[in-house]
Amino acid sequence: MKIGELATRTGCRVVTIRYYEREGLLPEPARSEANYRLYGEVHVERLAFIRHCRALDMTLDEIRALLACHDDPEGTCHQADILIDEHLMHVKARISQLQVLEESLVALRARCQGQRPAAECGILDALSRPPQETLSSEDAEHVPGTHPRV
Amino acid sequence: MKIGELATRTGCRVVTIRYYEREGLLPEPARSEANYRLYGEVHVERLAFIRHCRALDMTLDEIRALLACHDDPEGTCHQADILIDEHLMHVKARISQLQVLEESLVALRARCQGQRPAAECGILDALSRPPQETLSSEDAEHVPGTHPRV
DNA sequence: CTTGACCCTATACAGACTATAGGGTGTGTG
DNA sequence: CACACACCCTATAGTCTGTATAGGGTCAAG
Repeated sequence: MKIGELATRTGCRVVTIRYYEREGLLPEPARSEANYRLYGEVHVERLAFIRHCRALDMTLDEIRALLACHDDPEGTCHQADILIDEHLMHVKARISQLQVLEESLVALRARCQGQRPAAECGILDALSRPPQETLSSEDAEHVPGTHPRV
Repeated sequence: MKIGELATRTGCRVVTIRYYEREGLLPEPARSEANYRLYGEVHVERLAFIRHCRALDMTLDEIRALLACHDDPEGTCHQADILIDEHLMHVKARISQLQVLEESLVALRARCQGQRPAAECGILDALSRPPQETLSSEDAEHVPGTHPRV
């Protein structure tokens, strides 16, 4: 099958497939006479594996490591276990961070409801000051990734 | 004060301050004879404002909008309110997504404990298959941002 | 007069793609 | 047969929020 079909079958964009190939996650497929990429079921499975991992928010490096386990069926899966554990810890940590952040935002939002002049706005005021009880982000570590990439 | 002092007083790196200037978030300061940037208290406040917003994970565009409200004390703060509301919704959405993701990972992790050969590993197996009950990420939308930027 | 801490600019890199430019291929219709 | 159109190819640049590097200037202390 050509790249377009692989794309529709896996729900992955054509450009992204080519990107994964460049990154060494997908093996280079055979080519037609017209230099078109020609894929088989192997590629469907491997790409699905990658997309499942991405849906679990693993990095491409993590996926590379899992694929290495997968490609070495004589080894143990201990590495894979550790990787998933660590990833799970990252996810849990992110959730806690975001929950702290949510509280701060709710507190911030409560400081203003409406149509007052900006000079009196509690929100703008609170953001101008050194972090206090209401802002609670004491050491102000940045928590990334709220805004999904389009 | 020079840029290094501004950096230590706000907990922001020197290069980041210059970056904010390039991005138009911080006004261009005066310069010394040796072409060093010279800042005043105004800049400390404005940079603190920016860092508080970043600690709440707002994008630079969102911060630009809040600064515009802040710089127009005759206008109302309605825009600021809306912005915070929308941002809060993003954060809440992210938390829910990550919680779903956490469940999936816990389920995945439960499929293997240990030293079995990779060929029998339930984790690698589950990742290879089409998403099922245990993987639960039915429509497999990607949830970004678990891995903090270093 | 040299050392070291600080400052300057410009450019490239990070991740995980997406977008664009500029071209080739293959099928169906007029 | 000519043309449109969907699909394929490569290469390059952009996204976002910074960080890292190269290559240089300034200034105070020893």
